[in-house]
Amino acid sequence: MVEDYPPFAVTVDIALLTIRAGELCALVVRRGEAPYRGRWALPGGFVRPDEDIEAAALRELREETGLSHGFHVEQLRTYGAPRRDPRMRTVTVAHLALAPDLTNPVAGTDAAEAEWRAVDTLLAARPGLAFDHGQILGDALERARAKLEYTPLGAAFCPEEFTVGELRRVYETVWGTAVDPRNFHRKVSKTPGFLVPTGETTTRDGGRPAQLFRRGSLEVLSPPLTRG
Amino acid sequence: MVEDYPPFAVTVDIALLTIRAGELCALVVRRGEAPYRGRWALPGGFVRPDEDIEAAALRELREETGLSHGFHVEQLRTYGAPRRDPRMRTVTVAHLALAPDLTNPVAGTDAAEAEWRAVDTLLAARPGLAFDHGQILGDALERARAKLEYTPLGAAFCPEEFTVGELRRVYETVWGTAVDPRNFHRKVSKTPGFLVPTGETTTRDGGRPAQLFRRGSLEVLSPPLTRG
DNA sequence: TCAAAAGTGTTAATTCTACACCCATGT
DNA sequence: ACATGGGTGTAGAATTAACACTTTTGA
Repeated sequence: MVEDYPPFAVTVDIALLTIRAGELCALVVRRGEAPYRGRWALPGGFVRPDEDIEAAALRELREETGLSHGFHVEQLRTYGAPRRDPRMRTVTVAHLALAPDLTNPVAGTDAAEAEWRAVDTLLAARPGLAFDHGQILGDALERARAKLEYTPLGAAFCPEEFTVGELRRVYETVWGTAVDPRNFHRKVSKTPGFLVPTGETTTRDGGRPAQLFRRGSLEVLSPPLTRG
Repeated sequence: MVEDYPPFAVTVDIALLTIRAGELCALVVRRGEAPYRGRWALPGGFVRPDEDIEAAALRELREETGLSHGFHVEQLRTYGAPRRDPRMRTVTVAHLALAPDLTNPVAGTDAAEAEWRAVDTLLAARPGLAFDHGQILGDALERARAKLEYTPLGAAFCPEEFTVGELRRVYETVWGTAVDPRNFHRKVSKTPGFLVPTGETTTRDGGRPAQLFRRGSLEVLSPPLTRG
């Protein structure tokens, strides 16, 4: 009875989001084979026989970006409709990953063509992403928007050192709304643990020099920000 | 290459929570076979070859409780550590389910011994639940507590018709804190869509007669309640 | 008449929102 | 000098938290 179970393929797929040129973008790869040949898909792949699921997600990220740290990764949801992959019964554990603008290092070791595309465009395009990846990307976007409201996760989109104004622009991009700079500044700077000051300042955004910060502990904390 | 993938077993496990006698309880089944023979485990089982994952979870619920409706069910998280089941590589899609006090109908069609046990006790017991079910139950508890704060999900623990006082006791039980009856009453009754009045009243809780309500739409809505 | 729970009113504290306003730089 | 974004102050609105008080029943 132990060996008598229906076999499934288990994969991980990753909705890796970043902000480039003021747009929320996702990393997608062009499929080289059927099914969905030529269509964009989220990066992902099989979980190996002795590999933890989270480790598989991190490995895929490393393979696609060439980088092994600096991401925030969390499990999003598992998708397993019987015919979501026409070749075989496949269950995919989708992950949400957030990263700063990685500009160059996108073409990783994987042979497939990989690109950053605006999330809006990907979700609106017909035909859309391969498999159920449009659904996954939509769910990832919803999760990211929600988590920015009650966790310091916006900082995951920022580089090592960043200003409060840069952080605010992240929120404005993800939510698609304007955020009051004065109130935002107060909110984040008085939330303990959200921002770690470096002591340095920069004028790269123009105007008066702004303090530079590093991310505090991402997980856990909760600064009630507001979308409207 | 298509057929050359590592095969996994895929299961669903369900943390079914309810409130009995003022205690938050979970449905557990006694394992009849190795591994973990004699230990408590969450109900669950294999996903069938042509079955959607959510359908598998609903089927398990039906098999364990004998009931096919009246639950709230949502996917919780997927657990797939390589050696979580010593027999084979198994990935389980855990679900959180909430139900009113089902008292009698617990011994479903399944042969296994099934019981309601206090969540506290299950989480504190040594040795604990079989497999990683202690972890799953802990995560389910955390999710349930969090969702009660910003969704009308507390009503999922209540019978068809209930009073505001009964609903409040649900919150107090799940959070383990006292909640001010006056403020709670205002909050839930002025949140549109949370409660649907039946027009009836009852005195079953003693004191002045209380209005009876039905659940409004569970999902979606958000009444900012408070735990402390 | 009393206890017990339902439900309403009120007030002070807190938090949010929308700005006015000053600061420190590059051009 | 001035445009630009950084950052602080503040007043009014909205929300929350705490609790006095009235209502309606069963015992």
